[in-house]
Amino acid sequence: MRYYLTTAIDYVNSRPHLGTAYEKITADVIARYQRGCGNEVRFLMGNDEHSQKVAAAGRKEGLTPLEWCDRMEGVFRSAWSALEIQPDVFIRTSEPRHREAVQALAQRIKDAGDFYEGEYEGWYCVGCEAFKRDEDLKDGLCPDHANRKPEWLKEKNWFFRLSRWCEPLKAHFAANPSFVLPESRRNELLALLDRGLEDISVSRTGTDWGIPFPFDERVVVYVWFDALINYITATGWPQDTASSAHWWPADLHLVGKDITRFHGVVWPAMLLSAGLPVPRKVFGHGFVNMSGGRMSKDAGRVTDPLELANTYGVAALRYYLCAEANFGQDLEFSEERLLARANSDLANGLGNLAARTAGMLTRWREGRVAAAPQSSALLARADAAVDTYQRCMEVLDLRGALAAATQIVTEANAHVDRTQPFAMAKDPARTAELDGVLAELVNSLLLACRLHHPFMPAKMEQLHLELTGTALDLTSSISGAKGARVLPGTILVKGAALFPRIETAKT
RNA sequence: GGCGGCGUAGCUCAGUUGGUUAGAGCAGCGGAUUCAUAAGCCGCGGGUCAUAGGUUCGAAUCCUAUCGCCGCUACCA
Repeated sequence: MRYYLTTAIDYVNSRPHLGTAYEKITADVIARYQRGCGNEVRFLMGNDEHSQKVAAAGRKEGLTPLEWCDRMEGVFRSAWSALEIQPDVFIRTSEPRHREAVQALAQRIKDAGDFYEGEYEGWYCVGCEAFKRDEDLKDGLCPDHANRKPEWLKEKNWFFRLSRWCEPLKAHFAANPSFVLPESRRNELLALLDRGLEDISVSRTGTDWGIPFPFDERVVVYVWFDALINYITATGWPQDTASSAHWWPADLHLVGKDITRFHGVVWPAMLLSAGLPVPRKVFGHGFVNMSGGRMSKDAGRVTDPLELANTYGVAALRYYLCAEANFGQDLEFSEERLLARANSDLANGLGNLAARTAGMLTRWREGRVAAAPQSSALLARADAAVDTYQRCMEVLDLRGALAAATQIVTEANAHVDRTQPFAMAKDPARTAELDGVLAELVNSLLLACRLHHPFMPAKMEQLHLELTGTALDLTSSISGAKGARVLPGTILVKGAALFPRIETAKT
C-alpha cells in the first residue's frame, strides 16, 4: 500500500515557530509510522512563496522575492532537519514544475466552464492575503493585522464557480464520514455547505510575483488557489502521469484547524471541476497556545522550537507535543509540562528501564540475552499493547498510541520489583530464572522501542542498536513489532544514559 | 444574532447506548526495597462531576433555564 500525506506549506516571511513545527512533527510521526507498517510513503512538505508578505519581507532585506525565498528555504529545511522531520519531497511554489501544474489545472477548470470574469471591489488585507468585508474590520483595521491598514482595491478578477460544486460536495461528505476530521471540523464544513457556497475571486492584478493564468497573462493566480495545487504538483502531475496516477489522491492532508475550509471545500471543488479525484482525508489539527500571554525570553519562556529542542532534546520535545495534546484539539504549551514529561516518562521511565536492564544483564550475564520465556504474561501484554497502539495510530490518536507504548514500560518497571532479579543473581541455582526475567525485560524494551520510534527516531534507533546489535528495519518496525524478540545469544551493550534527567536551574 | 462544543481531584484530562463505593497520569505525602539516571515499586485522592430545576426505580451521563469559556458563521442591513 502507498501512503501519501502532506502538511500545509508555509509562508516564508519569518522563521518557523513552535506552532508550525508542531504540525510538521506530528506529520513526520505519522509518516514514520506508515513506513514502519511497510507502506510506501510519500511525505510532502514545502514553502508557499507567492505571497505579498513574502515579497515584502525580501524587499526589506534588499532582495528579490526569489532571492529571499532561496535563502528561506535553507532556514526552513535546516530547522526541520534539526527536529528530525524527514519529508520525502519538499516543494516550493516558485518552482517551474509547480507553475506548470497550476497552469494546467487552471486551464482544465477554464475548459470546464468554471472560470468567469467579474469585478471585485473592497478592502484587502495584505496580512491575510484576502479581501475583507466592512464587518470583518474593526475600526477600519483587520482584527488579525491591526498594524497594517487594509487597502481599497477595485479590480477585474477571475472568479471560480465554487457555488456549482456545493451539491456534489455535500454528497461527497455524506458518503465519506471521515473525509474531514475531527468531527467538529466536519460539522462546521457541513454547516457551511448547508448555507450554500459563493463563487470566489481567484486572480490578482498589480503584481508579477505569482503564476500568470495561461489564458490571461495579465493577472496572476491568487496565492491560495496557487498554494493548494502544490499537493498534486508534488506527485508529478501533469507531466509524469504514471507517478501522479500512483500517488494521487493524497491519503491525508494534515492542516491547521483554521484552514480546513480551504482543504475540505475549496480544494476538492477545484479538483472536481478539473475532473480529478479528491483527497481521501483532511485532518484539522489544533493549535499550540501560549499560557500567561506573550512568549518571551525574559519571562523564561522560549517558543523557538529549536531552542526548546536544544534545551530539552528533540526527542523530548516531539514526545511532549504528541503525548500531551489530544490531536485535533488545542494544546496549552507549558514548559513545566515538557520538563515533567521528559523526566518522568523518558528519563525515569523508558531511559531508566533501559539502564537498569542493561546494568543487570551486563553485570551478571555478560550481556548475553537468553530466549524469552514461552509463557510470559508480561510479554503477552506487551504484544497486546502493539494492537492498541496500532488501533490508535490508524485514527491519528497519537496520544493514545503513546499511552499504549508507555504502558509497556510501566509494566516492565513493575515487573522488576515483583520478580526481584537482583535476589536471583545471588543464588547460582536461580540462573535460568534470572535469564528468563531479564529476557522479558529486554524484549519489553524492544517492543517499547519500536512503538516509540516514530515519535523519537534517533533515540530509538540508538536503543535498538544497543538491545539487538542491529539497526532497526524501518520498513517493518511496526508491522513486525508484535511478537518481536531479541535473538537469543545476542550480546547487549550498555550505552550511556538514553535520556539523562534534566535538572532545572529554576528553584 | 444563528449553529455547535465545552465547564469532572492542585494541574492535564478519561468517563461506552443513564445503573453497585466517579477514574488515570503528573505533582504532593507515607512505606518497604536496591538492579538503575537519588530513578523504580507499594499505599494514600471524602472532588456540590459549573449553577438551578426536571424526567427516571436510578444521571457526571437525558431535558429545560442560567452563568462562564471557546469554535464556526452571515456575498444580505
